[in-house]
This record gives sequence, C-alpha cells and structure tokens, in this order.
Amino acid sequence: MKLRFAPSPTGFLHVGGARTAIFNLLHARRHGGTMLLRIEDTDVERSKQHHAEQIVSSLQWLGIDWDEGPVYQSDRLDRYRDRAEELVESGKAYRCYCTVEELEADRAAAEQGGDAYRYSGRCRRRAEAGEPQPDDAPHVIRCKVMAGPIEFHDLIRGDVQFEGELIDDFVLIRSDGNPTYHLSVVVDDIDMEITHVARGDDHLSNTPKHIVLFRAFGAPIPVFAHLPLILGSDRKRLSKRSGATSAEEYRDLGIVPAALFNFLTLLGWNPGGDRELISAGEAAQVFDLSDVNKAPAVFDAEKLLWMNGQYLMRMTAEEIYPHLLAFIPAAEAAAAPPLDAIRGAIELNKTRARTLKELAELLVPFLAADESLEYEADAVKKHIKGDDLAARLTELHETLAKTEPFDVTTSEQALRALAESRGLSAGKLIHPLRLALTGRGSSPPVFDVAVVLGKERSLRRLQRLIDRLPSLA
RNA sequence: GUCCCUAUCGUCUAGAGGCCUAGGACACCGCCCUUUCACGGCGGCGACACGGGUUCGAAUCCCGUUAGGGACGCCA
Repeated sequence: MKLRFAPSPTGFLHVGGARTAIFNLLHARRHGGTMLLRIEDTDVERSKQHHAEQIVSSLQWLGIDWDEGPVYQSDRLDRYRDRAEELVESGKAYRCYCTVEELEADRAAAEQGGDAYRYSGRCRRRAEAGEPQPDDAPHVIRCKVMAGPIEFHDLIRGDVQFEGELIDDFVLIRSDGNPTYHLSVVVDDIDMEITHVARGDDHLSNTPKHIVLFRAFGAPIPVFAHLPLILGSDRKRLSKRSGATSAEEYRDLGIVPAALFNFLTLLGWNPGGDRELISAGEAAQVFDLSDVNKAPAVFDAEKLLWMNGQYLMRMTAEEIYPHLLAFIPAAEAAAAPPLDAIRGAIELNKTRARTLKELAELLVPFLAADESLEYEADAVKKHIKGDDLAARLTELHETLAKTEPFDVTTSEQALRALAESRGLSAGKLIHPLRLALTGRGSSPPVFDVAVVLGKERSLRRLQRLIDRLPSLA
C-alpha cells in the first residue's frame, strides 16, 4: 500500500491540505504502507519554489513524517510528454489546433445559450477522419473521452458514477509543451505505484478523467477516497475571510503542532467513544479512510484554542520551551532565558494559557527585572488603599524575611498567622502581595509565585511596592 | 444553467431498525473548588431540515421537497 500527499506550490499549506496530508499519513501508518510527498508544480506560472519550501517546512512542523520525496513534477516533464505521445500514437489522444480565442468564443456562445460549455470536438473529428496534421503548428494534446458510464468505488462516497458524454476531451499537454495536472497525476500515480488516492472533495469530478487515463495506459486503478471539504464559519470553503487558513498562521498564533494535528484529525473522523484528545500515534492504530464522514465540517477555531490549552497543560516545561522561545521578545535579542530560569514559571502558568502567545504574556512578570516591573492600574486601584497599608506590608515583609524554609506552606502559614494576629482578613495581605510580586491583579497562587521567584526577589519586589506606595495611592 | 455531493444541538460529532425521554466535546449560563486568574467538579440551555412511504417499530431504509456545498479551464 502506498499513499501520497500532492500539494501544488501556489501558496502556503492550507489547513484543508494539512488535513489531507494527515489522513494520508494515518491511513498509511495504520496499514503499514508508505507515504510519498509529491510537489505538483506543472503550472510554471503559479508555482513557486519558496512556496514548495514553505509547504515542506509546515508539514515537518506539523509532524507529518513522509517516507519518500519530496518529488517535484517539474523534474519529470519529459516523462509526461512521452506518455502523452504514446496515447496519440495509440489513438487514445489527439492533437488539437483550436486556438484559445476559438475556444473562448465557443464558451461565450454556450453561456449565452444557457448551455454548459463543452469542447466542440472539432479536432477530434479531424483526427479520426485521418486528416493530415502538422505537428509543428501550435497545438495541445487532448484525451479522448468515450461515451458511457464511468464508475468507481470511493472509500468515503461509496459507488460513484459519471456519464462519459458529459466529460470533455480534456487537455493533457498544453500548447507550451507542459503537461496539465490530469496527465501528471496519473502518470505519477502509475510510475510511483500509488495504491490509494485520498484528496479533497473538489477533485471528485476530476476522477472520471483520471480513470479514463489509467485505462488508456492499461494501468490498475487506485482506490479513491474523496475527503469532505473544510468550511469556514460562513459555511463556504475555508478562505481568508473566515479566519486563518494556513498552518503557519496557527503556528504564529501560538498553536502547538500536536494540537493542530489532533484537531484536524477529528475533523471528519473520530476514534469512536467520546475521545477528543488523541495523539498521532494512537490515531495511527485505528484510523481508516473508510471511516471518514461524508459531510463537510466547519472549522471551529474556538475549539482549536481549547484543545491547544489542553495540550499545553499536559506538556512538560521541557516540551513547551522550544516552541515558546519564539514568543518571548527577549529571545530574539539572543538573550533567550535558559530553560532552568523559566521552568517554574512555565509550570505555574501553563494551565492558564490557551496559546503559546498567551503563555509568553503570562510569563512577563517572571522575566522582568525587579526594578522594571509595571503595576496594572486596575489592580492598584483595587488593592492599594487603607491608611495602614504601608504598616501592614512592612510587617509582612519582616514576617516573610524570617520565614524559613521559604516554601509554599510555610510562607502561607506565616502570612495567615500575621493576618490573624492583626485582625485582618488574609486577603488584605494576599492581594497587595500579588501586586507587589507580579504587578498584576491576577496570577497563579501568590505563594507559588513567591517560591518560584525566590525569597530574595520576592522581598525586593515587596519592598519596592512599599517604597512606591506614596506615588501609587 | 448542467453534473455531482451532503443534511443530528450555534460548531465538531456518537448513532449500522428497538439499547434514544438522542450520548460526548467546544461555546454560553449557573453552582462548587479557590480571598485572584485558570484548571477541575457538578448542573443547565440546546439537534434528528420538511413531507411522504417501508416496518409491529425509524435519527437510522426508500422516494420527493427544501437548504447548503462542490465541479464545470491550455489551475491544481
């Protein structure tokens, strides 16, 4: 068994394409098959090398580990031309000298008459009548499509049938000598011994053409599986208008690859039961293309964010760290904080963030220098009040300074004992302390924060707040 | 317009004729945990598009309607 993912490098990796890649990979892994990556760049106008590179790196980031390739179709152009010539010789294809202008006139006429446009068959009749044809004049090569039903079994759609009469004699070789998609896919799928073709639903109507070609070449026809499309919230094919569409954009938003992989895997497929969180490895144990849903699915970014949060809180600081670095501003200035410096802060905050971006933001107070900590206006307004505040905090400072060991339980006990002896609610000390340590009104539990910061820094930050009290109030 | 496809909570989905007064997840709303914010726990809101059949029995099978989507290129 062999599958392939065959993107065309006309843009970045679309999440729909990413899911197609995932389903191909999962099916291959499940059945012990191999997975090929093929870049379909026969359209010289639109294909760009940097897009191909971008797609490859997005796939790697996502954890799609294909076995063969990437193979570039642009390296095999001669092969496609040779195969097309074979078909001309065997009478299964013919040269068409109709000009683009002629075809466009036909198309316009058809539209005016309210009919669906189809190629007139002008050159096919000439060819079949044996009229001599100059092979040096500009021309394309068209494939003959015979009347009659073309049927195939689709792993997802079941039995599908198309009428040959309704299918054009499609172009195999363009007038510039380059192959079209239809020719290159089929030639490659034959040469590369592809057994299963899983691709987007939008290719369903191309499939009968491809079957005509497989037959013309006398090659075995692969098993097809047409995946339902991914829709935007507007229920139309996911486009920029309805949100981020590329894998890269989600990476830049702070989505972890495993979470995007998981989310995409569950769009149109599920492992059974009530499972939501499933690793690539686990999915590869049970995935099968024939279990994929037929109906299109709307991409719900909210749920992706939730899922990403689930991944973050289950990941260790070590696992998060490399992904996180890109979101820490200082990291760009080659001043990346070492893992050991932020391990505690990551552990404390990872259940509080849905994205790496949010996590980096929560880490700011932990990375800031004590002297440059900023105090949130709202939190100041809420907790910096009462004439006795300075005295209260000074006592707290003395108490914490004496706290030994400086751990969560001991420091909490010390603070609560102080509060009680002064007839204060613990909150009267906890909230200002949080503000002193983080500059914010909300944070992980204060005592955890204090321990992660360390006794020395915590005391320094508390003293700093006390010193600034006059200017804050 | 022609051809093709699809149809369960707002969204992702479970459901293979009786297990369905339709289950789970996201989102939303309460409560609990927590003197913060999250996480977590408990509860609530919320769907079989419609109409005909078939059957003792239909979310599940058939037909039609409606509504969405896709394809109709010398793009892929």
